[in-house]
Amino acid sequence: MKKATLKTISDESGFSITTVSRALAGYADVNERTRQLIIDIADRLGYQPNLTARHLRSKHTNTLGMVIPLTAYYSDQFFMTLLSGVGQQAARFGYDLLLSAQMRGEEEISAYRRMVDGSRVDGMVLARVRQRDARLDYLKGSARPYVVFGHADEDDYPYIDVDGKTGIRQMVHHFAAYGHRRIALIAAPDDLAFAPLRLAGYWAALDDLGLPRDPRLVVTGDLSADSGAAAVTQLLGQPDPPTAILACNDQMALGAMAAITARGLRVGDDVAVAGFDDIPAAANASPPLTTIRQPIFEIGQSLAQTLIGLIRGEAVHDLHVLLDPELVIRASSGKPRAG
Amino acid sequence: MKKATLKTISDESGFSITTVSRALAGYADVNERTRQLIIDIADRLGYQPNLTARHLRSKHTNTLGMVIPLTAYYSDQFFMTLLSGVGQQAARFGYDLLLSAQMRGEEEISAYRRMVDGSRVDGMVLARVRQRDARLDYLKGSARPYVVFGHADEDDYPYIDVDGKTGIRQMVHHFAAYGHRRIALIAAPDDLAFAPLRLAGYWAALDDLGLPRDPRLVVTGDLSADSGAAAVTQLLGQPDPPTAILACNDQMALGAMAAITARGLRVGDDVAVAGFDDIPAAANASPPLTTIRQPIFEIGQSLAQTLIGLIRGEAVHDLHVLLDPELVIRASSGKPRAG
DNA sequence: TTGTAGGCGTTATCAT
DNA sequence: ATGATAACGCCTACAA
Repeated sequence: MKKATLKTISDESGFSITTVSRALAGYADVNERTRQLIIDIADRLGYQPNLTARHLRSKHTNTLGMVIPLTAYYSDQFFMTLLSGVGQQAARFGYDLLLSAQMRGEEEISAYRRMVDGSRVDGMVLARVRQRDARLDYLKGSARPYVVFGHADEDDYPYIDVDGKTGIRQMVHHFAAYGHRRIALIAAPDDLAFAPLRLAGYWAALDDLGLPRDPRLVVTGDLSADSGAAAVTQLLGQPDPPTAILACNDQMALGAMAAITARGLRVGDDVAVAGFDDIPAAANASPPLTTIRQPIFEIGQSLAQTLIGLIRGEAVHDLHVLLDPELVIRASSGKPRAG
Repeated sequence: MKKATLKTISDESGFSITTVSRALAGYADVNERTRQLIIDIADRLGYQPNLTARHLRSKHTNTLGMVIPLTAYYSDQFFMTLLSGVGQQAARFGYDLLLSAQMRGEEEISAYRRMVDGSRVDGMVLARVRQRDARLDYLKGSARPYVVFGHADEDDYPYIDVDGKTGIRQMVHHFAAYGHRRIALIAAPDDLAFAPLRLAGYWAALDDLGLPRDPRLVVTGDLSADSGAAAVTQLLGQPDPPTAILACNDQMALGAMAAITARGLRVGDDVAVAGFDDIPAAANASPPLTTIRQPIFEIGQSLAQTLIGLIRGEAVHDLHVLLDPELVIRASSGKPRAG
């Protein structure tokens, strides 16, 4: 049995395709008996509209698009959590999610082009925005709505972000309050939009505290756990090593903790550690990881909701949301130190 | 500037839509000068084919579909990890992923219908198959290829699964080898396909060992951490409580560990615990969780690869893959006991 | 080598 | 209340 279309029902019922279409769509100008007849036939045939055809005609797809890094896998709970939030809220509004995993570069942009110019989605979610971001330039030039997780100082596209500068600044103060004076930063790659903001928060805190700006205490990682471990090797290998290490994301912090433990030192005791994000693994780490919380799941929900508002042409306020950071103090940052 | 279509390029170049289409598609029967001209114009206009139209015409979408539980969020690393594997491998073959988060029931089936009968995807991935699974019945009746994570004993659809019966059986033997004789099972909901298999493994192990089948040692949970904790309350509240608890998934095992700790007992010492899955959180738990590993990410990759093979009509062997279970012994199952 | 014509399945416009 | 017709953008016989 072939798939039923409007034509099948039209033939079966004797009514025109037009009438069948309108009966099924619930238009008022259809005789009730006619409608019932048509609905019965449709049910009997298991009719399901061809959504591709509908999308072609109607110009919208009830689908949100997202391109995620080809490397963002179970190692990267950040993206998975975000995805969950976006997908959950999208579903609530009747939207599906079209995902494409791509490596950074040419392929990535063409994935955007396929989704947007290819008319496969009604809007895009862009996460982990970069400085001078080609994806963003593309989206700005397109007519489709989009929302962004992250921002740079002067940006004016629709975004949600956590105030990372303030967050880092507060965490450095937390370390200082515990008696630390040699506080290191494992920074994020320069090209990420949040990298300079978080670095600025670090410098600002040192200034607040009257601590010297020591460039040897700043090591840049690539957000992976391995790079966090490598940073620890470098930091603790130098004379006058730091007693506290603040990583710009939790993955690196967890890697740092592992490296510290491997050196025979105790996290929270010999060296204090903190991260940024509060991914699920942070609370489960041992010792549990002190971190700056980003409500990633909720941000995902918010992004989806805002995006759908934009798609529907509703008046969306709060196009620029900057959330206050929330410090989550756990055991990895230790206890106040003597002296 | 409106979006460029074949017609735009046709008007611009003076050639017919047909010729433009063929030039861009790389057909041989197009004059090279003509092709160059057309390609230049297409580039200049930033032409991107409307994929919706192409899909309508060509009947395939280069997209895999997956419906995930609306509740499967960051709390459920199982689905996120699986999704990662599927998405990563799909991308490698040029496929995207269409996701729909749905609650179980009517909505769930209609999400399948929209994807499959609605011609939005070329094939489906079904995870966590159930007994007498309506989704599976639907897929069997459809003409689309699909692959399944999980199986029941007599099933003959394309699947990949880990041999849970053997896995549970071996883990019970592991507990017994450590000196336990009161070994409890936190079972999975009956309607999941793997539930009776794992339960059978438990009974089989008891028989192997000459231990009595005590129904009070089997409590059924709903796969959530909370239900694992509740099971512990019930198990440890009875006279002659178990000294070892085996949960049918890691989430429940982690919940069980938390409940044991909350009672003032030490996991691995007073009560041994093990789980099933080896989700990322298992290794990070404290103490680290002994478990039966499912290579979820790799299974996701395999599922995608098999599915794409089926879609392309290639001869796919190994349509029924049953992986050997791998016991991952960590600290939560404790040490051999005296006596 | 290029063009004409038809159709994929749907929805919208305009008559009747 | 119903139907004929066109159009969305693309692909592909078939003709020229």
